Amino acid sequence: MSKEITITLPDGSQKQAPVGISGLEIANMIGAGLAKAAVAFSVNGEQRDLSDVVSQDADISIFTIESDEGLEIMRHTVAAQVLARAIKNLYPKAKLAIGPTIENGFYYDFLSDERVSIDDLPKIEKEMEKIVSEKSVITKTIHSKKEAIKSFADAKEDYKVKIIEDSEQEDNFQLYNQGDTGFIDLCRGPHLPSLEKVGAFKLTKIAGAYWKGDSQNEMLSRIYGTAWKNEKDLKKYLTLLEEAEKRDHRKLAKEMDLFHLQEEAPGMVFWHAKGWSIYVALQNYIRNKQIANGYKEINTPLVVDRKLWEASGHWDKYRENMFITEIDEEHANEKRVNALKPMNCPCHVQVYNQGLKSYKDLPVRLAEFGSCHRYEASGTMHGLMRVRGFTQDDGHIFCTEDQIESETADFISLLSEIYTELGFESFDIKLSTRPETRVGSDEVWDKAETALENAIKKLDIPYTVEAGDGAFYGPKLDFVLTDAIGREWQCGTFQADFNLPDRLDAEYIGEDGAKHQPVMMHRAILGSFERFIGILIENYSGKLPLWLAPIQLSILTVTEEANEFAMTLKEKFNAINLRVELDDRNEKIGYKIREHSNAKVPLMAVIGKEEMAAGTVSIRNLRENETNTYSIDEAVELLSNDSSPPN
RNA sequence: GCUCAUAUAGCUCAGCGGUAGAGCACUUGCUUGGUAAGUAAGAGGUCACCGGUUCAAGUCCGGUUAUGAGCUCCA
Repeated sequence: MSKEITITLPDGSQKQAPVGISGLEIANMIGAGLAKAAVAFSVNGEQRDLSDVVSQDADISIFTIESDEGLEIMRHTVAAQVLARAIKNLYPKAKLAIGPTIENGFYYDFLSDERVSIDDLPKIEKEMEKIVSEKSVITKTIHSKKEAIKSFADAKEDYKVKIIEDSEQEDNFQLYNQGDTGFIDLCRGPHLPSLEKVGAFKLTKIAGAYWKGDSQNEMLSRIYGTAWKNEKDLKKYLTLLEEAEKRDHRKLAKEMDLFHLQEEAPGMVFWHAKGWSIYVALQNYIRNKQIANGYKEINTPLVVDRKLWEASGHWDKYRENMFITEIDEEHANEKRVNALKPMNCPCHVQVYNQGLKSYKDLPVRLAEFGSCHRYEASGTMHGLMRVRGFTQDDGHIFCTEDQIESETADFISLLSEIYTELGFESFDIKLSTRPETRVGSDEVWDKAETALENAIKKLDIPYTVEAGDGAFYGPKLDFVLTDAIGREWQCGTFQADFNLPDRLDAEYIGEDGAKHQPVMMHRAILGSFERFIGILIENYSGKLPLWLAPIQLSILTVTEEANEFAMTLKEKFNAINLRVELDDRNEKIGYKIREHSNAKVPLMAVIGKEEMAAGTVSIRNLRENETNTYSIDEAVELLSNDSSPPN
């Protein structure tokens, strides 16, 4: 029997160690500095507490707070040991639920009779600091299910008891103790060996959350926090949050006079002239791209009889999200129930179904800027990002199963081109495959999933597979883009549909002279214009590229004497379809520059006696804050090139 | 839809039982000023809506609607 084991470190080096060596002892073997900095370790990829022992040959990594793993462990300890105990200290009757880590931080859910509000966070934070300053050592004990349940039942921690009862595990329940404070917590671990290693943290918000995430269950209080290895990182993160707040499209849109929302039409946008100008520019850009890529643009009714929605299946499956309208019997021969379309697909099938289609006609690519209405739950609305009335850059491709692969490839390359031209450098693809309940034969699913996957592989784009996440009617691709501050937005989609062509009797005549059913591909690149414009505003902090900016150039006069010259310039720029505004108010030039800068006008032409005398234009660029002087002809030439959409 | 919070001038906000306030914006003077706020005066409000308590309600209480942060949802 060997008394030694071999441990392999991440760099491949190996060390001999006695059986039963602890994580901390291994760290010490490597170096005293590491042992001091260590917060946890992993055995064959599984995270463990430093006090845990190793009794077999294993791959070992030691984590410090510098690593992502170490940071996450620290956040976990702040939640489960520090925040949880602070809650119990301040609200002894509170019942603790769960306290996991999330991106950049953690939260803790608990039930409390006493109301806890945002104003209580400083108090809780102070209690947390007190707990941390005690520098308690964290130890754990292992218990059977029965013992664990008894411990938490004694502590009146109902949720912990439920968690243990619902667990399939019979023993090895880990209870963490904090020094001799008497505080215990159930946890998978690992935790910091001591609260001494806690970094800088801050509680950020408080909100309600359902127990186990089920809206049937009771609502718990949830406190969110963030934690970092030191004050500097914490500060950096808080600054980033402030930056994100400054980019909020709702705030910028008010400053830029783009749109508003009001009570009488919740979730529906009142576009102002400047916002609509962005919308129109974006729509024309997409329109041209689609026509150049073989799509035919169509337009279908907003209000459609329930019969079509019954046929398509929406009346059954989607009704609670639909706006229903009735025609008064006084005004019609019969009472008719209609719905505002929540999707364009059934209408597109109607267009497809007009006239007999041959296999030679396929693929048929129909596109529509389809205005849709969906009754979203009241709490889900958010500026332009989540609305009840919106317009999709929708399209449906009717094709044969054999054409799915090439249509997928064409679609991805179009989408990629458009995202790049709109200023987004990268996007991810998610492939969602067959769910348990579905329509269509397994052979058809095999074929479609393979076709989608092959297309991505051939284009050599990385993707992830979300097994079982597809819609019941077919597999799909989702496209997630990353914005300037690293946030991800799911926008584009490409979905196969074996269901709707069947329900709505779409068919074509094949080479064999018989009727066949086409596959329908639903696709969108922006998703919704409303939401995408919101994303663009936030991505650019309102400083949109010249071709999208509502006002592209403001002409600012320095003195009244230059007004006439400025007016002739405005006419010259108008003639090349530039969106120009003349500011000849009786104000100082610094004042005008400030105002137009705040309105995010990308270019400003400052016109005074000098320009008048020389017949030149001085153009100041908002993004770079730089000024260049051009002759009038140069300026006209330059701007007529720079202001057109990418192609 | 659920929990909590919020709703006062065009905007951002203060006022929290005793007949409405600031800054910016707006209007009108003065100022003609060269690259991010010149100056003075003036005008501007059913204090979201409905009900209750009170001698008296932006102010306290209840309800409604909308908005915000989360949760749930987003075939």
